[in-house]
Amino acid sequence: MSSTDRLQRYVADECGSCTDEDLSERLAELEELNESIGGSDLETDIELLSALGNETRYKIVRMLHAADDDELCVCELSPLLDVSDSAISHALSKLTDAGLVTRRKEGKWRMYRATPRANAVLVALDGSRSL
Amino acid sequence: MSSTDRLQRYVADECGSCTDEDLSERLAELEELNESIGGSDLETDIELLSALGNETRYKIVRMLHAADDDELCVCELSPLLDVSDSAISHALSKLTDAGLVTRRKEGKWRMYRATPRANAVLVALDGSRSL
DNA sequence: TATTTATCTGAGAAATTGTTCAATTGAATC
DNA sequence: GATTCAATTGAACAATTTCTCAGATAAATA
Repeated sequence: MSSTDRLQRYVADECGSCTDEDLSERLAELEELNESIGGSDLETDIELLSALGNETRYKIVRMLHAADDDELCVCELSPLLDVSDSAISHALSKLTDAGLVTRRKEGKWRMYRATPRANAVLVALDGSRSL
Repeated sequence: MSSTDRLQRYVADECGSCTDEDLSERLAELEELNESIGGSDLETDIELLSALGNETRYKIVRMLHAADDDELCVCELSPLLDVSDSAISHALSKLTDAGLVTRRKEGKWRMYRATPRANAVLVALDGSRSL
């Protein structure tokens, strides 16, 4: 019993009685859905989402977002996170890769800032909470 | 060397020469940032983000989103995902817990639909890609 | 130049996650 | 009622993630 067999039974079920033409039309529709998946930057989005979907990293981005368009230094993030500096550094590195924060050197300090995309996603999360 | 020691050196550095008052004001500001983190539903958001931050689950939500306000049956998702039905079921369960999809029974089929919140997050991702 | 300071990097241990397999549930049909 | 079918659940296992520790780097200062 292949996976498309079940699909065919479902389409027949839904349709009552329908022609082979109806059926292949429905299958074509689903194929379109499938293409719409590949269309959006799948890997980039997943990297972003899984980067944000972790307590340490989420908190960091929240703080940078709350700092509006200001940057924060690692030493400012550290006291508010109960993990080691090393963990923070790993977290910031992953967030940078994911396009959620940017880094700037300032003497011996490193300044981080949330990207426009990070801000947009957090705003969307906040705005959709009551939906 | 405590974590706040470093912060104090940083604030002093940034400030040039500044009073103890300036310093404790800055520390209070950071404390505010910290509270803004707890304010937003931290756990809920992280659950949502980490649920979406996985290829199988992301694809499912993308398909449901692309189906506009229509529901899809598990048997329609299955042919487009190269994991077992069991994996799909586990994925749908996690997505439901995270508030990204809803479920409805229709005879022996189960219909799934993306929630408004899921749609909002995907729209934000799409809209912010070019920022 | 040697030392201190802030942050990063890599390795490894522990925890979590994602998948499959086997068995189960509940609805429809024989 | 027995069987078939769609989907779910739980257990087990592999893969991945997340953290810490130890050491490295690079800038500032003594």
